[in-house]
Amino acid sequence: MSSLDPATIEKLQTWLKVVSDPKRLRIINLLMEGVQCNCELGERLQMPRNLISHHLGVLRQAGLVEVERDMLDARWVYYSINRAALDELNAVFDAFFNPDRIQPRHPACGPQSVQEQISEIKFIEP
Amino acid sequence: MSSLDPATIEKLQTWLKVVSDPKRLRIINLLMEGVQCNCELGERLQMPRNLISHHLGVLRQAGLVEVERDMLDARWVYYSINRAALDELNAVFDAFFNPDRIQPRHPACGPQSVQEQISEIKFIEP
DNA sequence: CATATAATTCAATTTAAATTGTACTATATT
DNA sequence: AATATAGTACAATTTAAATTGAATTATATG
Repeated sequence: MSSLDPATIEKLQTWLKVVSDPKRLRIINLLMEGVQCNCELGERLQMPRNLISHHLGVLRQAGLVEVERDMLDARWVYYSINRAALDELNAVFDAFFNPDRIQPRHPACGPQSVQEQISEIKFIEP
Repeated sequence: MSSLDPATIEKLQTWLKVVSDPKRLRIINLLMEGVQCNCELGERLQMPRNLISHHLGVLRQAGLVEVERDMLDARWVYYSINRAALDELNAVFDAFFNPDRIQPRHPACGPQSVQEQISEIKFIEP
């Protein structure tokens, strides 16, 4: 299909904004590798826990990551990728950036849109 | 594959930053529909030509859109999606957010990582 | 109960980018 | 040659978000 639902575009826009931050992209990259505890994220990314917590909050609010507390010691928190959200992100992204959506040119303004008429006139005029 | 090339991640990060801006996403959306003349973009998006020009410049610098001048009147400029860049964007995005990359959990810190030993000790202790 | 730890929250600051307004360039038209 | 037009470039402003530092919560441990 050529046209896209405005709601879909808005959803994509929200997710892209969340995901486009360099630090968050690196966090996601680590979570994809299965790393989950907050402390290891901070160590591997060389970031204060503050900041990790902030970015994880943004990712969580967007529904991209899930949270789980340690059963033995509730002080520890583990993060993981939300598989369903990931699937939806992929679906929306693919739908929007699908190359098949590209339509042939049809400029609605400028001389090109009336090129034929101009050519005809040129033959008639001196 | 589970791991990703750092250069690939950086490339994705750059593109995501370019594409995550709401206005630019809407511009891309129109360009996908084949609209190309600058003036129509400005009209349909209710944006000053200034700003359209700025965002198109960002998109162009990222290689995502191409520029073409009118043959009959060189004042007019037409923009279009760069198909090759679009394909690459899709490839990089799909590689990064591929759900198959998600690994099973293996927290490297916290009590969970030593849960078995704790259980053993519990049986020994009074 | 007092202390330590993992994480979060809040306020203040810094940083980056979008937006706006104006001036400029290039081309075309009369 | 003078004027109009499409688009761009630049400087100033505004806006949004990341970052930082300090304070707070909740749980665990001695």
